[in-house]
Amino acid sequence: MLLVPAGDSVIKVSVPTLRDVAALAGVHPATASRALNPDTRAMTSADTADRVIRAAEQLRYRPNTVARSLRTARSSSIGVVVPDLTNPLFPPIVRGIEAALAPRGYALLIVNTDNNPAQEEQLVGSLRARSVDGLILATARLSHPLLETLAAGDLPVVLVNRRREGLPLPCVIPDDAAGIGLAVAHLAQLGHRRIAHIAGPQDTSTGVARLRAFRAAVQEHELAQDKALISQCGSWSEAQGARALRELLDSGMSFSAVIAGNDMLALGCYDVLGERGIVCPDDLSVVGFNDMPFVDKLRPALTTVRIPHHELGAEAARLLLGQMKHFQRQEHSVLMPVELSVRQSTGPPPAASPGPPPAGGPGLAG
Amino acid sequence: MLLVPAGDSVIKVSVPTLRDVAALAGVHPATASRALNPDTRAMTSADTADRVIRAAEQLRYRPNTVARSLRTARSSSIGVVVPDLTNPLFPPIVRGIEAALAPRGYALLIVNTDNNPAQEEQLVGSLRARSVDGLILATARLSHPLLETLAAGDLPVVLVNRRREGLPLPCVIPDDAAGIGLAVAHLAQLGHRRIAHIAGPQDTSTGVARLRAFRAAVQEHELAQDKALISQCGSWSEAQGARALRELLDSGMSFSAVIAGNDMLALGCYDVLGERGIVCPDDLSVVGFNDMPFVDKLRPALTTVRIPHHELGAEAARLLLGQMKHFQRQEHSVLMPVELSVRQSTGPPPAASPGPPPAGGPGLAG
DNA sequence: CTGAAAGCGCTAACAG
DNA sequence: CTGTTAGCGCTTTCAG
Repeated sequence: MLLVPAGDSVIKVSVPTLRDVAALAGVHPATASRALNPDTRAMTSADTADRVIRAAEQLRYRPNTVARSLRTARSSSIGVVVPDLTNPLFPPIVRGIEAALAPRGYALLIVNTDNNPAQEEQLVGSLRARSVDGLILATARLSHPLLETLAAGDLPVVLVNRRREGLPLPCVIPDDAAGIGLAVAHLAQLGHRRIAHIAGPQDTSTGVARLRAFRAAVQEHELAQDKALISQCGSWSEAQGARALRELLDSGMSFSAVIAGNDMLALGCYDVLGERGIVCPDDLSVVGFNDMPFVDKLRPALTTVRIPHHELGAEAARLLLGQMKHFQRQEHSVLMPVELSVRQSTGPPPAASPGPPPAGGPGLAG
Repeated sequence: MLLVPAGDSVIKVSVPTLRDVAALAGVHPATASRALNPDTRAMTSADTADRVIRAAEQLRYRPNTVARSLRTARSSSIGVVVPDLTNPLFPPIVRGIEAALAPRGYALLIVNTDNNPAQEEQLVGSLRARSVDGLILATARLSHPLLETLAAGDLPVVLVNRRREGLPLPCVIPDDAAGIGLAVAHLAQLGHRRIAHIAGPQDTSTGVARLRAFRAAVQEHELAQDKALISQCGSWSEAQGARALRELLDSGMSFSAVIAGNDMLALGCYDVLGERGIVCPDDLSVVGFNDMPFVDKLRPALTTVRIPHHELGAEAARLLLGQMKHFQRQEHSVLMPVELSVRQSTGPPPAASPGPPPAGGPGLAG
């Protein structure tokens, strides 16, 4: 700490260090360190601890976390890897992570990969170089070299909203099967017999799980099982959702409802409805997945599977804390409960008659 | 770097350090450091540099940023302070910041204040303890003790989406006056004579600037100037926007259009439209500000003032870089251009006659 | 152009 | 309970 004269007093120019605190308290820096750290305070006498703490306050001492990190090889920071923060699904998850970690003194280094594997490698590398104490990944794919590297290393890692079997990586995911089950049951109960599914990328666990659940639920409810009622998307994007619905419509298949793999895909469906003058839910019911913020503001408000975004993040953070504490890692999925948010985008199918609507689209001419 | 035997070869257990690279290249660590750092590479012979770089690659050496930070007193990380990442306005701004800083090796520590000053103080404290090289604040208020503290310190700081006069803090803000001017002009041209304004918090620069601009524009266009057509909000929240519109409607004032201080307030207006069966834009036109992601998906799609979110963040980051480079700071506002995104929430006023619509609401009975 | 030496601020062994 | 000592991994003087 550098002091310079200013008039008849002195002002400090640089930030006070532990040495300064120790000097003021009349103890050795090591003792000051012990007194200031709650975990080691018991090693000092109450009197000493008191003097040191008072000195620290007087100097407005703030421990230099960088120095501490270098010494302890722990940085009290966590890397959070998401595809894109502007996708409204992720901010609530991030806030859940923050809520669980900030009280314990961790800071979040957030990076966006834009689903670019090369960029992801690079970003994760930069996070490791900053010696983050752990990593929360929302970008896991089923075939993902990086995950294998991470699984082989000893940095604590938790996956959120994605699982990856066969590797010792814990994950926190929504109950995809239950969610799709609820969606299909809801539509079946409304009278829908021919339901289409716009499936998400099959290199993501959610894409696969939801498609599989869709097939199972359709069978269970004895609804139309037709391969042509399923359209797959290459990414979880609005554009892909739109493309998929267009293809379904153009294929001439008849269906009165569509379950999109997630809300972004459902948003794409909405675009097509507008384009083609299809009225939702009168002509076509639409269901999404995730209950992203603001889908309740759409018109018609989107019926979707609600997942506990915040809790997903918080639980992932808790798993990470456990992992950092116990140095053990294992494949372990936490399934978060979901529910169906029924809104205006679903209603009875257009034709009250039990027969299928005419071909050429969802009950529409042409 | 620790090596342990594994069969007839060895595997490395710990991460390689500069010493290891130097040893492999047969030079002193200091030389290796110089060779690896582009800025000091010229101090080494091409041959040495080559050998060192090759050794680093071979060992997959990654410099330890923490050690570097301790030595250089720069952390290559930047603190980003936002009210709430789940407000869709902020993710694009954050991505703009990231886009400008990540290529230069900076990582982002993002914190959410929830508009809680105490929490904000604490979080900024924790960022400083992590010796961030600079701070980008999206939370500035007009009366804000923290800003004065920061302005007095020597940590580079830039404000984004908010300005604060009287302190040497550069800021990047949208052209609020121009935006409101465009909105009023658009409505005036559609034939509106009585326009209401739902003003944002008057302790924020944007709240003040937009209200002032509204008054000026209304006068310029010779529209109804009535204090009772202005309702103020305590926060930029949907709930406050709804409350404000309800009060305007209940006051019995007549108006055919409302300009909300931002899109969150406009969203609150939409809630009230639903509640009261008011048809937008037939009964009431609504304009927002910010063009938050997804407001184009509302029905009716929201007419709003588009601000360049990404550029706002990127420009703030650039100003910060300049500040970090030149150690100089000054009050300096960068005004970002805006434009009006005309969508379906605005249309001609309900009464084609030039006279004001009947009292009791925006052209509605009761 | 390269090596030696020092030290950023902190904590953890080890003595006493 | 407290002081001494050492060193985390890097960069930057200062010599040579």
